Amino acid sequence: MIDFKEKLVDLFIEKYNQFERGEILEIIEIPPQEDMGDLALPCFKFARVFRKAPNLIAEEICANLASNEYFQEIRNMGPYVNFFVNKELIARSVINNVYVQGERYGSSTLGEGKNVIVEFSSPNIAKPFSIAHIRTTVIGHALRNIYKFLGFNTIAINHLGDYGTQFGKLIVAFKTWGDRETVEKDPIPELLKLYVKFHDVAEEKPELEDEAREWFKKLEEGDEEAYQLWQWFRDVSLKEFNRIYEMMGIDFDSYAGESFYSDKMNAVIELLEEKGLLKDSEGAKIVDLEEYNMPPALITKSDGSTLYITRDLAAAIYRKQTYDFYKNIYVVGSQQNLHFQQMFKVLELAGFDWAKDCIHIPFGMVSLEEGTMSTRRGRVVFLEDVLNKAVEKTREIIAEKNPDLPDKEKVAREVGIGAILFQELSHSRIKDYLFSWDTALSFEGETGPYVQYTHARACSVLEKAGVKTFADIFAINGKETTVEPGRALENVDYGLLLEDEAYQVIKQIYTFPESIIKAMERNEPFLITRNIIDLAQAFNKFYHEYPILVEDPELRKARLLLVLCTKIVIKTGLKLLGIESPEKM
RNA sequence: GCGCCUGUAGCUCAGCAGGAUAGAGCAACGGACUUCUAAUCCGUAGGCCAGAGGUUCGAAUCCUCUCAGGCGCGCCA
Repeated sequence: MIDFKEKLVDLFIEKYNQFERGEILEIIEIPPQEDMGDLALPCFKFARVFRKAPNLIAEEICANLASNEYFQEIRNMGPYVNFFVNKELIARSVINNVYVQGERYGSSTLGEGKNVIVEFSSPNIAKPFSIAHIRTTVIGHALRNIYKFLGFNTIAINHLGDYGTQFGKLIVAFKTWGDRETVEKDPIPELLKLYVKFHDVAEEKPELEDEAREWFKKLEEGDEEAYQLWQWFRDVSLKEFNRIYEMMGIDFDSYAGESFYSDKMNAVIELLEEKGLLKDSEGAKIVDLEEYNMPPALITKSDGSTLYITRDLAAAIYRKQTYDFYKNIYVVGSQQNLHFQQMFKVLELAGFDWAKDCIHIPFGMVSLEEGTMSTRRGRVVFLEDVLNKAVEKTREIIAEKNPDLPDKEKVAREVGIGAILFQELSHSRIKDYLFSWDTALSFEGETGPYVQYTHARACSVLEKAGVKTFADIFAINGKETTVEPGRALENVDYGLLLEDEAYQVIKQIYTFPESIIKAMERNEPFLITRNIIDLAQAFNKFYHEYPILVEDPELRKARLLLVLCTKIVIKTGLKLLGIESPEKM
């Protein structure tokens, strides 16, 4: 695709060769308003060099640059020189690229040969999968898709919370009050009840806590009874989780959770010992990080059992050995900022230069109107309920608006679940947010259903026109049905796509690939969400303003190309976010 | 107490390696369906960018302080 920024630099450097390409490229901006053109060169920075007011410099630069095939106009606007790209050319370039790449438009080979680990979701076994887990799950999944699309080899790891003292607690609770049959029937809620009961009773009888630690120790030492129970808790929980992942269309390459590293812990402790990093402190072993302005990292408890960070260290080392990652990404809430800082620092101190390739991607908390979520207090919103409610609401809307729709149930699921996922991916990660049913179930404006609706609308026009592919459209006013990339597009009149509304659609599609790269660089999927919302808005405006299925075959052809490109890009964008694009809704 | 994060329209948020008149959506109000899906589109209204200082030709954006909220800070994960 034509890079107009580069072309601008070419044009400028040709006259002003005393500047570096990079420094010019860096200052190019996008003007705040449409009537100011597509790119702008601010002249403030030149003031010192030319010893003149920016206004005058702009005037002079403008006079020295002549429009060419890439820029149809170059305008002096105060301290800025503004560039208007050749609309016909950009239309052609964009459409040609979508035509050649199809649903791979925006993809890249940037990451070829590089392994990227994305650790996400990682629920705790025997606890409900609540909306607190939705963020890591959805953001992580989108990131994995994005890296993959850019050519990286991705490894999606669900680092299950399937180990730790909590299982000691659960074993104690189950042995004291539990009943196998009841748990089998409705595993997670029943296990949750046991867990809650444990905490209630333990407030009066703190010796239960000791008992729990005792059982966890037994588990670590391979006690048969403890192991059997643990295995069973894990199996029934995983079965439930997988049902939810399936609803959301998410899968993993590995479910190696904390327990997976239980036999790799000693090696870590030995290693840290060897490097002289370990210190005894009140019976526990720590790595002192005072020098780095951090509290110490607790590696083993005074009873010798391991902790969270120990397992995470073991996991990181194992992953480096197994996958030789280029990046090891942890999609985990911002509450754990300190934990990851400590852990990465310990890796660095242990002499692993790849510690710098470990990246924590934090995100804000989800809370409920009635306060912070607390599984212990039973203050939870189950993710499955949220998804089901969204599907239910979609069913109602379909019954009202489109009762003759085929595949109603499938569409209801795609749209309902899409709405939830989309909402999750429409803000920057770091902000905390309040879960509200109203927002989650709102389907108008900047929402998933809006974007999906736009896609369905585009599909519907294409269907009415009787075209499916680019070749179908090229054939409209000519004989060619099979054509080579690049050539066929010559028989389209791009001058027919110059209206402002059409041009906005083209521009939006032009920026789609950049938005994917940015989303990867910043690990912010919402940048893609933003991009396709803007595309949908631009398209809907165009759609409203201009009829597509017009008599004039050349105009019809050009407009249909715009529709097809929009459809493809929206579909690709949604797919990256993990959302389906129904053709009718 | 110390550390990290957040504060932009009534609400939810963009914009923050400084740049032109601070943008969307929701909610409110008013318009547009015998013509390609009205889950749409158009318009009106809504702002001391938390506050105060500073740096700069220029600050929502950078620095300092203050205020408000969230999170974290040794035997949970």
